[in-house]
Amino acid sequence: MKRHSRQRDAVRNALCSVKSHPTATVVYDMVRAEFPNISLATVYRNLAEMHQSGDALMLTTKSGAVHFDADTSQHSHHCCLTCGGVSDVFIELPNLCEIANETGCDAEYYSLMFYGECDSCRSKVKN
Amino acid sequence: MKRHSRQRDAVRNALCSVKSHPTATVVYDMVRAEFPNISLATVYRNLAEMHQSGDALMLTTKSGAVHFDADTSQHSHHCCLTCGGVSDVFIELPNLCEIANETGCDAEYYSLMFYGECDSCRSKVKN
DNA sequence: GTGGATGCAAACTCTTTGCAAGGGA
DNA sequence: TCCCTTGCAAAGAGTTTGCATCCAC
Repeated sequence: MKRHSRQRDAVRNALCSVKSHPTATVVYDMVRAEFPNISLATVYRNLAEMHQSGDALMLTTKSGAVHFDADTSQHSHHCCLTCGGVSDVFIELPNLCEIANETGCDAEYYSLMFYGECDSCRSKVKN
Repeated sequence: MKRHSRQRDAVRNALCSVKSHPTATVVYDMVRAEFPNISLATVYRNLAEMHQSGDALMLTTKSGAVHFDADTSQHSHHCCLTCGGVSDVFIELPNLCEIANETGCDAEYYSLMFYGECDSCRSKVKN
């Protein structure tokens, strides 16, 4: 039976409160503001639990960094080639799974990551 | 100046000779047939080099396993939810980067991974 | 002969696990 | 009280690095 814990709430709230896509250690730093003694293992445990229960996405970028996202609706992501930051991309796309399934490829869902420069890095380059 | 080495050739050939998408340790095992003393570090070094020079893709699946692909043309992949195997998906898709760019998102290229069951695992389930 | 590439082992990063102590219900 | 959750530390997996040796040029 699952019990309530303040640490678990803090991890969930930390992830849900941001639109950025923090890594485990970033979530750790966020939660430590409230729970200075929280263990990194606890953060990993709760993030893994959220992922397994379907409450969080795990996004692995080209560099191998693992980012978490509390928005589990089907949407795409963008990874900045300069700063490595991950952001949401909400664009209208055809039903990619359907296209794949029509060709005999079993696709239940997909992960789509665009690579390029984020707005922030693009404007810095111009300066 | 870059020099020639038989080990490097062996790593490149191993990756280019298969349509599967081996992980570093699988490439290591392949190359060891020819070079029993080759070091895993050498395999990693040469795979990283191929990736940096644009001669190989690095594909990270949901589970975090890193697979290599010598086919660097823009195409999609499929990862089996049962066995974890990665395979190519050559389907006609709209120009996703163009769609993203039109919305102001800078996309130079993308990585698209479908998740579902591979043919092999699907037929096993039926038995 | 020179210096890039290798093999080995150690280091390193990220993540998971074992276990005793803590704390919700 | 019960036993799930935590914190700590140690283990583990995957990958990288330092360095002496090797070998292509």
